[in-house]
Amino acid sequence: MRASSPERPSRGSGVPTPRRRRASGRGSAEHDGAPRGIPEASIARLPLYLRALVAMADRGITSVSSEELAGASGVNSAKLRKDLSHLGSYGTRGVGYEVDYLVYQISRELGLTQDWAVAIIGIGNLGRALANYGGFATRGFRTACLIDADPNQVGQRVSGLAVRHLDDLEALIAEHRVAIGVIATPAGAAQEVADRLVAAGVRSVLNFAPAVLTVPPGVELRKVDLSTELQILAFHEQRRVSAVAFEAAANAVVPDDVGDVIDAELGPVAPAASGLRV
Amino acid sequence: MRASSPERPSRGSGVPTPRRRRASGRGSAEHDGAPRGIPEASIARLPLYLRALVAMADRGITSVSSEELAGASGVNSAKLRKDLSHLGSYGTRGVGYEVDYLVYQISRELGLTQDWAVAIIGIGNLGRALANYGGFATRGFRTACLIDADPNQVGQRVSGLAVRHLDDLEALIAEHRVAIGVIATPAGAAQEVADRLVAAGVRSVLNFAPAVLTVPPGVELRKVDLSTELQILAFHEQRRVSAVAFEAAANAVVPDDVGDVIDAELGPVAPAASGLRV
DNA sequence: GCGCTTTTGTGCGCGTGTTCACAAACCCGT
DNA sequence: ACGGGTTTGTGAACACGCGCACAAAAGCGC
Ligand SMILES: NC(=O)c1ccc[n+]([C@@H]2O[C@H](COP(=O)([O-])OP(=O)(O)OC[C@H]3O[C@@H](n4cnc5c(N)ncnc54)[C@H](O)[C@@H]3O)[C@@H](O)[C@H]2O)c1
Ligand SMILES: NC(=O)c1ccc[n+]([C@@H]2O[C@H](COP(=O)([O-])OP(=O)(O)OC[C@H]3O[C@@H](n4cnc5c(N)ncnc54)[C@H](O)[C@@H]3O)[C@@H](O)[C@H]2O)c1
Repeated sequence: MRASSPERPSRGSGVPTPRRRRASGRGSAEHDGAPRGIPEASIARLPLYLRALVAMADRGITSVSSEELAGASGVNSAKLRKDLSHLGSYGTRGVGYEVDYLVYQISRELGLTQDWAVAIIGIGNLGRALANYGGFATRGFRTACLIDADPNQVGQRVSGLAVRHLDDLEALIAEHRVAIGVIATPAGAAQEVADRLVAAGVRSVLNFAPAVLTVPPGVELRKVDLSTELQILAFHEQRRVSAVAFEAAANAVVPDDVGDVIDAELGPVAPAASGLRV
Repeated sequence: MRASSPERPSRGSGVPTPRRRRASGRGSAEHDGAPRGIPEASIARLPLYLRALVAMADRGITSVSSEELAGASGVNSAKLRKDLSHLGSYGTRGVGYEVDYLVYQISRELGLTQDWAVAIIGIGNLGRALANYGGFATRGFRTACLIDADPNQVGQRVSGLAVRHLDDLEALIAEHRVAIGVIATPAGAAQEVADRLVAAGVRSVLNFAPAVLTVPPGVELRKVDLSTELQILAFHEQRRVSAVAFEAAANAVVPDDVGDVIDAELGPVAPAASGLRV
């Protein structure tokens, strides 16, 4: 692959020479001819590495091996090395990686050497928590505006920023050059808000509402779904209980309803509710 | 595989007749701890289907095809069918799926026919939002206790529930039979809280703190990482900009429109900040 | 009963991601 | 200069999940 690469910027002289990745052959009939190449799965882990590296830098650590960094990030070291190799050949064999240098390279790859303006739409429980959260600002994101549809919310100050009305959405997006829209409205309003954001030029959306949104191609949509996370945990919890119950039932004569056996275990608070809610 | 299966419960007479699935009873001698192997990826989508199905049921829809349900869930219909096939053969060829019946089956599989007690640890911005959120209770989860280390927080009522002190964690877990622990403390405290939860018997943990946690095998750990989500979006945003810039550079002859496009497009607020933060 | 239509359930090829394991590269002491 | 010790970068095998495409079932009209 890159074995034939001429040579990498020798780090001795300090300033790194950003190298553009070549559009890996593969005549895939994919969308945009972007300088493709770095796997989505790897990208999703870069923030993890970055966080661990920054923590190390704070502790005064200047050099780190893939094994150490992998441990701190909770991943396999081979995976870590392969992930980093997608950015370039930034390590030193027999030594490891220089922390500062790697922090810079990952930051650059993730686009964190710039500030991105973020708009939060829906300033309720969750939107307010997000607005008050200091962790974003320190990581390259600037909460540029807060938007809500409720006239009672409009004008209130949250974390030093005034809540603006939904009517001004388009103007605010343009004014602040908002790049990322965060949707924290009720599910029913989410699609409409997304549509307006996209129409206003936003091409990155993070959705917290429990709704399936559709956006045109070219717009990046990610979602955070808390209910789903809990439900996945519930599945494993139940499976664990059933496994025990199953074993127990193997001895007894199973009548018709296995369910009764299950809730004998320490699991749920309420005895197997008859009516299903959800 | 099971094509030659002798016969499955024929629900020919139209009526749902909720039928319990075979407890892996058939002659097969596969007896491991886990009764069955339903792929993790499928499980993660079940809540999505469930949500769509419930919405349909509310609208009075009683029957749905895989194509329709897949559309409403934003997934490929073949994938949907394969996912559902892991639960059993609950559809009717040529017709589709009965909404109520499917809601029941998925709920059962996810363990949502029971209530699970949830503890939230760290009642700050985020923990408070979670505690105030009504969406959990309606989906089989009951916020059983709120725990914080700050004496000033202790005793306050949030959403009708008094905040308790961290010292009582073990007692509260036992008392309420907490099955799921939600960590919303600062990152520095997360591992310690997780350790105490696990020691107290909790085997499902949802972590919001930006920290890599380790839990013993057998404990299910999931995380929600908002900063990471934003950083992934930032990556795509940046890639998009570079792609345009790249193209512009290639066609250096016509810089006119392209250059404007870049500027006009929502770029970073600050022109490539010199200092990297993160 | 029979053929026609519809839709499920799934076999199969494919691409993506993960992990192992090892040669190449580098540092350092002698 | 050189050899020994260490760690990277990556080829290759493996595992997994996705989606196409199709035969098998079910319903329906006649
Ligand atoms: N609070 C949580 O912990 C939590 C957890 C999981 C999911 N969610 C989801 O996040 C979203 C927000 O939750 P929340 O608890 O903050 O709800 P909330 O009701 O407290 O806040 C919603 C806010 O959105 C505003 N709003 C309504 N329609 C709007 C529109 N069209 N445009 C702009 N603003 C609008 C409302 O005025 C309100 O201020 C919901 O979809 C919820 O399901 C929240
Ligand atoms: N607020 C957000 O929108 C947001 C977004 C992303 C991530 N997070 C993460 O979620 C976590 C909570 O965020 P927040 O904004 O609510 O912070 P916060 O500072 O408002 O709240 C933290 C709470 O945890 C309590 N606490 C501290 N140590 C504790 C301990 N050992 N045991 C129990 N409670 C303890 C504090 O008293 C405080 O009430 C943080 O790790 C943060 O990084 C928050």
